[in-house]
Amino acid sequence: MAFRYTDVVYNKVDRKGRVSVPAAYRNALAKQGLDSIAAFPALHHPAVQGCGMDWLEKIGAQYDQTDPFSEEFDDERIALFSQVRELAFDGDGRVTLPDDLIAHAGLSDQAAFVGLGKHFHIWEPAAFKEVQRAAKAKRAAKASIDGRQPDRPPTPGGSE
Amino acid sequence: MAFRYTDVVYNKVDRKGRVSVPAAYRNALAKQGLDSIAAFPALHHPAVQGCGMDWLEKIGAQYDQTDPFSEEFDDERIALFSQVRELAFDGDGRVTLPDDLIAHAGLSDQAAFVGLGKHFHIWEPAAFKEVQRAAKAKRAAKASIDGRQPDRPPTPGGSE
DNA sequence: TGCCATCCCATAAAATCCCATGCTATCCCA
DNA sequence: TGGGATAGCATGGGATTTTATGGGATGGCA
Repeated sequence: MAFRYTDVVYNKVDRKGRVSVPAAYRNALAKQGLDSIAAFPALHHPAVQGCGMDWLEKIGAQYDQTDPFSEEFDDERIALFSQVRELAFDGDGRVTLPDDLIAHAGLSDQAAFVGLGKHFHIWEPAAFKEVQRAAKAKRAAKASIDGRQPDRPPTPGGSE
Repeated sequence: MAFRYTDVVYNKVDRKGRVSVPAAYRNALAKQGLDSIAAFPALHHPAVQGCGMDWLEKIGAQYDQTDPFSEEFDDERIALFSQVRELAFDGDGRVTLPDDLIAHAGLSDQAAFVGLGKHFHIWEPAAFKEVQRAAKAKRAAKASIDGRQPDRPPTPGGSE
């Protein structure tokens, strides 16, 4: 499946808690017949994680491939799926963020939509800029250590 | 897969920030059903790096093979994807360069498309000529040391 | 009947489409 | 092989459509 989400887009959170989902994301979702996003707290970051329901289904399927009755995966599954909200677009492509997600991400009046390939994050802009800065630095350092071509992202399977 | 991008082509950046993508590049992309380029700041150069989305997907595939919630790849994912823009061709084969990419490459009214095999760079012409000069000199020097024919490229195999 | 969520409309700004133009490279035919 | 016809390409600028965003109306539910 192709990547759907890249780039960073800053949108306004209005006083009703509404945000426009970037048109590029909406269009990508619409192509698959989806008119909502799935949103839940990001595991390792103060951010909202978002995706299409299809992506969550894939994750669920991965859990099933391992022992579907194991306690360990039950916990993960419960932790994840119990926190997922389906946020439907209004007629103008906006969603209303629930209070607890706003709190988890520390959002006030701006939201940064951060594309991460097949899912995306919603960050408080200042907080995101900081992690992005750190992430870039780390990647640059790593690239120069392992001798990778510096301006070339890490190649996955060696050559094609 | 064959090389898709070679040569250097100088095109105009108009006042709307549009540039014609060289027809040769567009045709190569069209053969794979692509009608856009993926663009992001080159890590170690003041240039825009471009490629087809397919090339990027291979990189993302590496992340997805592991636990989608693993912390290990979060930084790489953020550093890479948050900077990638998908720039779609307009009806005439042009793309509009975002302001921050224009700034990163120091572009004004001309852009040099530099083919690098499976990806390409977009440089400010004068800046490119300078690094090209330096790169040629370096290669010539190296060739004279190890006795290689100066105009024969180093044997491939290490990198793609 | 008051509150909350949803729907709907208005507007400004920005991105996109569309057409016209000149130039260059290619083709074709004598 | 010359030279005009043709098609493809790069470029400019205006017209049109999408977006993002604010605010009011509407309807369900407690």
